Amino acid sequence: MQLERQLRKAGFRVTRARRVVAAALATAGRPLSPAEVLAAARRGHPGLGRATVYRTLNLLVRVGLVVPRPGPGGVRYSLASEGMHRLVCRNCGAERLLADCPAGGLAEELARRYGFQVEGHLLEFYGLCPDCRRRAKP
Amino acid sequence: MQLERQLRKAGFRVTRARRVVAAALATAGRPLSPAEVLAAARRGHPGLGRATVYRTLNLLVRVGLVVPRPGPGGVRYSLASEGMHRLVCRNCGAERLLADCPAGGLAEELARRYGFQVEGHLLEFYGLCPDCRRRAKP
DNA sequence: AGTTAGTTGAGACATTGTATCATTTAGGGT
DNA sequence: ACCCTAAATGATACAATGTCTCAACTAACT
Ligand SMILES: [Zn+2]
Ligand SMILES: [Zn+2]
Ligand SMILES: [Zn+2]
Ligand SMILES: [Zn+2]
Repeated sequence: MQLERQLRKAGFRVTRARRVVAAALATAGRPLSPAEVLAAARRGHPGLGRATVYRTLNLLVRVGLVVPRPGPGGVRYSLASEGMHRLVCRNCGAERLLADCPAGGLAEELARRYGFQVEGHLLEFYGLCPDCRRRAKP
Repeated sequence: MQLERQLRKAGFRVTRARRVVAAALATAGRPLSPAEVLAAARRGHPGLGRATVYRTLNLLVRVGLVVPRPGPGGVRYSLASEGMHRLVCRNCGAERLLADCPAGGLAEELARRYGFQVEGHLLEFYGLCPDCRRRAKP
């Protein structure tokens, strides 16, 4: 499984807390706030502590499995594998996922130029959703 | 000036607090945390309140002048006009700005397809910086 | 199974963000 | 230039979010 490999490769242990947090993000299918992660993860692990959720989210980010995203109402976390291309309304926060991506081929180019090992990317377009656009007319 | 136009267009007033917050972000040239914004902005407005900084940052985001970005140690804000293309190290948070962009031409396409009015975009590549890459080898 | 260092959970604590409200101020009308 | 009014501010109290410490627990190796 993805989680196990990523953790082991970086020298961390595979624990119940980490499994249940990753699972929460995976089944949610949308970005979650730390509080939401805690709530969801506790269904599979009632005694889970708040501090552990924060520690775990930070760890999963460092390991490359999870990505933090800002938004109205704080940072949210999602698996690095889903929803990395989207339209987001700067006014109301509405989001819309995109299918295709124009940035795919740049990884090698960037590795060569900067010595960076590129593993993924985030492409967000900011603007106004149809609703906010209409409302902003007058 | 950019700030004035954006605020007026959306029906908000142009105040000293808003000017000084925007100026802080502009002169910093890098993403700032709310606390840093407060400190910087107080140089030009000693009595500035903490609550006002939060209110103002949220407003400037809604108006499209400022973009929030997550990172190790919380959300940071920067002008929407600078540094929207970067490499960021998932492990240590190091960043590196990019010059060119493969996503420029998609705005009209997206407007047509989704009714979204695209005003800007953020393209971030995640991975390991040269240092973390080396350290992760063994 | 035994050993041990990484990890956890509880709770105190610190920081960050929000709500309330009296006071001030931007901006349009006169 | 002066009023007027609604918007905005700053102080303060409060709530939420995030961090630290430490004794107890457990994953992983032998
Ligand atoms: Zn919207
Ligand atoms: Zn892509
Ligand atoms: Zn790094
Ligand atoms: Zn671009």
